[in-house]
Amino acid sequence: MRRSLKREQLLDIAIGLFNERGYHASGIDLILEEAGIAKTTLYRHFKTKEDLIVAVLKTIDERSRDGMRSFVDTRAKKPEDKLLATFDYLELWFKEKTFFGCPFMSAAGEFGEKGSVIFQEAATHKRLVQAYFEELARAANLKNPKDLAEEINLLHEGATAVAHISGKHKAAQLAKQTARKLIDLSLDRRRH
Amino acid sequence: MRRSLKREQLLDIAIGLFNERGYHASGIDLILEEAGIAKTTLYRHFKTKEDLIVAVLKTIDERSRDGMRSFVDTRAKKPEDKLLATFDYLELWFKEKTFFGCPFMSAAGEFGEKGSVIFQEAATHKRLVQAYFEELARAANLKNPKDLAEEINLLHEGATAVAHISGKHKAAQLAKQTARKLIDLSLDRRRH
DNA sequence: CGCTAAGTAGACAGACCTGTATCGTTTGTC
DNA sequence: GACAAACGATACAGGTCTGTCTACTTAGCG
Repeated sequence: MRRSLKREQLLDIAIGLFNERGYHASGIDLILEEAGIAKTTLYRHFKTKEDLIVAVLKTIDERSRDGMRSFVDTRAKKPEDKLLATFDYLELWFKEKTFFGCPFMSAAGEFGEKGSVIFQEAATHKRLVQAYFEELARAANLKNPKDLAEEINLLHEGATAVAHISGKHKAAQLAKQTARKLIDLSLDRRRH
Repeated sequence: MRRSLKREQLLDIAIGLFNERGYHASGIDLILEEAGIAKTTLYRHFKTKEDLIVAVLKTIDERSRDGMRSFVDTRAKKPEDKLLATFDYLELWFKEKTFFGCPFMSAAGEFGEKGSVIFQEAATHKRLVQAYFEELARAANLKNPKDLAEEINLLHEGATAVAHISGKHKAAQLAKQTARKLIDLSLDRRRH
């Protein structure tokens, strides 16, 4: 038997339910029923529900960052264009029927108190995304790559929030246009 | 006996707990214990927990929008400066010990499925804030006030998310500087 | 004083939650 | 074909959740 087939199924279902209904509101029993998997199996793979949530977040982190990277690489060649292409990736995400806002922000909202493992996991993801923007900004040879990366990050987070709560997937293109202005400003400054 | 003293106490405690621990994770019994109020009293004022949550969101909506308006009005006179001053208000919020991200985004994350009353309440708040930015942008006599207002909104949401998950209250000032650039661009365009 | 509305206290129902334990079945691998 | 690991089905413990009910007390007001 292959090592972790059921584990993957479990993660896929859990990802969907957590996103759609939230973490507390998605009970273990519901997840098991949807996945068609026995409770024993779940608790062999994950020690607690918290464990499962952390695994879910790690999975989403890998998938989304890898997904963005490969999308951006095929879509654009110049680093500036890659920075802009990240917003097209956002737009694709917003248009999915399974989009219910950023799962990491939702997790942070539900487990934000104690410095919980879950919150830390979400914070780690955001740090890695920020680092990716910075990497692209540096490759674009702009004057203040870190500042620009933080601005880009602000636009990403803002667009995601707006798309979630207002249902406007245009938020992605609005953010993209705004990012273009900021990148142009960074280019201008570099020439002086 | 004054009409709704206990009701106000209940709302204050509920606001604090919902923000810090989330909506599902804050049980009715806990709220009652913290508030030192009997269960009968709560259920006289609010039909269900959902009702209480909606009342909490309405209260936060009023307080935060009124608070921002008066802060901005005393801090700045010119409409452009008022737009920028909204970010100083954000910074103040981020620095509070009771800041755990945007309560409306958290609510949207936990009750985002069915077009629930709670989600609608959150969406309404965001619409009103957006309208306020638009009002300021129009007063500033810029070329595309609505577009600028949406950009400002993007920066607000982005800064709030970043401040929550990364703990950086500097996100407010970063967003402010970015907003200044965008406002300057709108001014430039108007002169042509 | 006496009426009425609001609040207190606490038991309780019924549902749901996480996690464990038991026992039988399937399935991959040597 | 045999063995071990993984899986299924299900019952169950113990806790927590929302919401109701009953009985008693307080406070404001004409």
